[in-house]
Amino acid sequence: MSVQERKQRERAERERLIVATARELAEEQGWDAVTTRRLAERIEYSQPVLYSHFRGKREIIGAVALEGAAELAAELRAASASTEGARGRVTALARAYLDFAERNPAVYDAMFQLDGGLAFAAEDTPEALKDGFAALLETLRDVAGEGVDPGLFTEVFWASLHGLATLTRAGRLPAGDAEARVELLAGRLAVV
Amino acid sequence: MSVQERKQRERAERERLIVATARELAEEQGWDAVTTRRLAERIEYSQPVLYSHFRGKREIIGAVALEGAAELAAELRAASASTEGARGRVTALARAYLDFAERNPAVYDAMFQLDGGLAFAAEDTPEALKDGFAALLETLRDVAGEGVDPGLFTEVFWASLHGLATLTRAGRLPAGDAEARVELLAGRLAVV
DNA sequence: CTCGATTGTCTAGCAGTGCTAGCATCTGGC
DNA sequence: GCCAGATGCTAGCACTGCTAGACAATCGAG
Repeated sequence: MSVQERKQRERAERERLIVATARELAEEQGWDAVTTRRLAERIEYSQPVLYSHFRGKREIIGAVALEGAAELAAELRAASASTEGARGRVTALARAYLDFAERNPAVYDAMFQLDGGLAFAAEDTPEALKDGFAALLETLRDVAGEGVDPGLFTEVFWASLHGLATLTRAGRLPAGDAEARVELLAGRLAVV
Repeated sequence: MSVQERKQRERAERERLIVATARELAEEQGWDAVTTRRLAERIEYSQPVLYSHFRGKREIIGAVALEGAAELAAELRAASASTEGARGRVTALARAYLDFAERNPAVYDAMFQLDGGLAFAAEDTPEALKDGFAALLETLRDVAGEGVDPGLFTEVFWASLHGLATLTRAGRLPAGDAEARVELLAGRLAVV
């Protein structure tokens, strides 16, 4: 059975290669440039191979999104953990979120702008996504304020961050005052 | 010269038809369904006619976005004007914004999600867009709080609304608690 | 009223997209 | 060493945005 195991390993390896290459290409030249042909050429296989791993382009985007969600969750936790005091943690959390979006624009798009075929706020939401939300919740529950549901508070906070992230990146907000916006948002939303 | 004038009128009329049809089709079946062929067929002209009015599909999206921006600005002003008290106006404003996004998803996408080739936060930003921001600013300047730049405050508030609008529509936030989220956001951000 | 020039519109086609049917080739188990 | 089945390929479909070039309708000059 060792041969089959090796084949399975190689197959899994190739799947990782596809996702990594798609991500690379998207970060380099944007998701528009990630065509099945270009992707196939980069991994040095023919197009149909992609379809033996994923149902279609949408699923590849979804895979990149999941990968990104895990990373984001980790970075959020790290940022929160490395700071003292509820108030400071909130700002650090917000900065980490916006920083991630800025450093990984294509991944962020895969998660929230594009259709990766992922379910949200539902039972079959992938673990990585729930965990990202949980990472926010862990820090934000302490500053939700009296009588405010922590989940609801986290949703609002997250939405605000998401708005800042997307509008900034699309050039809809002047790039300079990013830090001032974070301070303002965290200062107003969080109850210390 | 009357003949030329009539032709110009007819041409302008057809341009409006193109934009209106694109919007219609997008609201009916989503922007993916708005192909140049389908659009051409609906207006009962051939494809190249579209390109005699617009540089390409992107510009058509941009035209829909501008139309939407004007409507949004008007609705925001109406909502604010019909309410008494700074605090109430802010909530009404937020509700009107989210309501517009929900009632006109395709238009909202044209404005903020898709590339309509429009400049933002720059000198050559179209008037309609500046005016939309101005409509927000007019109400929000009263609740920015001491020592906070009204423009910056409006940016943050707008970003939060945008985040709520997009995440809600994409199914990323549970649909039920929309009103609670608006109340929370307006209550925390606005300084009365 | 006729005729050439100018508009205006259309047909047909290009290069690219996501995706798939069906054939070749390669390989593991006998 | 051979054969069956897994595996990856070539070739092609229907679609996309966009455009060149042919054609017809309209206009102004004589």
